[in-house]
Amino acid sequence: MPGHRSITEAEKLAAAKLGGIEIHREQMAVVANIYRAASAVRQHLENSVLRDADLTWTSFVVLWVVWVWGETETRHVAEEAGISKGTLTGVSRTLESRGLMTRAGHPSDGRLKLLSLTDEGEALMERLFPRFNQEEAFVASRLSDEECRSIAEGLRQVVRQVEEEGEERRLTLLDGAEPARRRSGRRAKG
Amino acid sequence: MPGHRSITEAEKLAAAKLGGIEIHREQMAVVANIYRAASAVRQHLENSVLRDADLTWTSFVVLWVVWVWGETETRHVAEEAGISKGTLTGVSRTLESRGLMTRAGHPSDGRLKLLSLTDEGEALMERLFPRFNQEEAFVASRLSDEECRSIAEGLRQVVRQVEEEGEERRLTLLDGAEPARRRSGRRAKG
DNA sequence: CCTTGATCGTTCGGAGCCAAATTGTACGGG
DNA sequence: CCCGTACAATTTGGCTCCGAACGATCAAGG
Repeated sequence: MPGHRSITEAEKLAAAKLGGIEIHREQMAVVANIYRAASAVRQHLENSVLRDADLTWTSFVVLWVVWVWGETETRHVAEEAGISKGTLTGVSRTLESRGLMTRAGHPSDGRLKLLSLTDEGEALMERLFPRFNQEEAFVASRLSDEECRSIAEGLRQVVRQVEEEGEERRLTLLDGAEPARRRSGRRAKG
Repeated sequence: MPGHRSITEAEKLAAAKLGGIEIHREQMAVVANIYRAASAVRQHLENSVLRDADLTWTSFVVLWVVWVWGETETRHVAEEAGISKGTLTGVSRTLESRGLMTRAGHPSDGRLKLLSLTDEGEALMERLFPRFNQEEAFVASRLSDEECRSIAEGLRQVVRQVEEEGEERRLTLLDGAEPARRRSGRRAKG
């Protein structure tokens, strides 16, 4: 693989570049590798089992959440799947049009919608999940069960930290200033 | 937080749902948490330091790579940043239009382009990186330095596994069959 | 020269994605 | 019954992203 640069080499270069700056090296490395690993895993799974089921990572995750939780309100599915409500509207509509999912109104609260799998969706997941899990095992095959457990637990700590203290932290950083507008997004009419 | 469902609760439900199926639980958990952590970290950083610099995660990573490596051919930047060549074309053009980056032709090979930072780009990174790193420390603040090191090392194993054996694995899975077409993407003309 | 094949970066179609604006429903107090 | 507030999903605008197709360039071998 000519011209290929390994991770650790990049990290060494970074350290050199940052010679004069005080940094949190371990924390930098863990964040960089979390993201790198996530991309690698997603790419492998999208290009293997998900590809021939014609599913994206996101649509698979949505199916998985509904499969595991059973009939669920959309806001919970969005949170559990880690996507915004707006994204879920589009994804779930696509899955509905493919006959894998139904979107029913809540019997007593007209604002809510309930997602559940069709029989076809259930069958797909029963067929697909074992293959998906097989590839999860493949990507993690250089780790022992014990290492998987401790890494997973460490990553949960990261998630909890952001979920429980992230918002407050962001407010502190702003320190009363106006939050900068996002470049994209809907504008006020008129 | 009414209606909120914790990670571990979801994992228990999953285990129940999958009672009859033989699965690799630890590997499933580690993959799920890698992705979850990556999303959480990205979201926190995009909504704090990157937001007021008006940068996305990807454009920051591209700037970072070129900052650390110095003048670099685009294909290497794409690989290092973990994005496709096509995406890099758009991102680097945006960064160029904002005066943060230059894209020069290679002196002896007309096919190549070389990316480097402008003075303004350098200045931005010198100002931005410490703040970025501060937030990396924030998200990892529930982990000790030692835990960060061992988690980062574990994640590198995942990345290496996919990089070194992923392609062969995907070919094995296909077992001679035609690779399924992607739903999106450019079609042959005519 | 002139192929032929490999390898760049770029283009482009289709999907994903967020956050703000909007629409629709629920429910409490006049 | 009619407000006003709260909260649900949806719409919308602008961008990101991938990967296949493409055009340009290079290098090797007639």
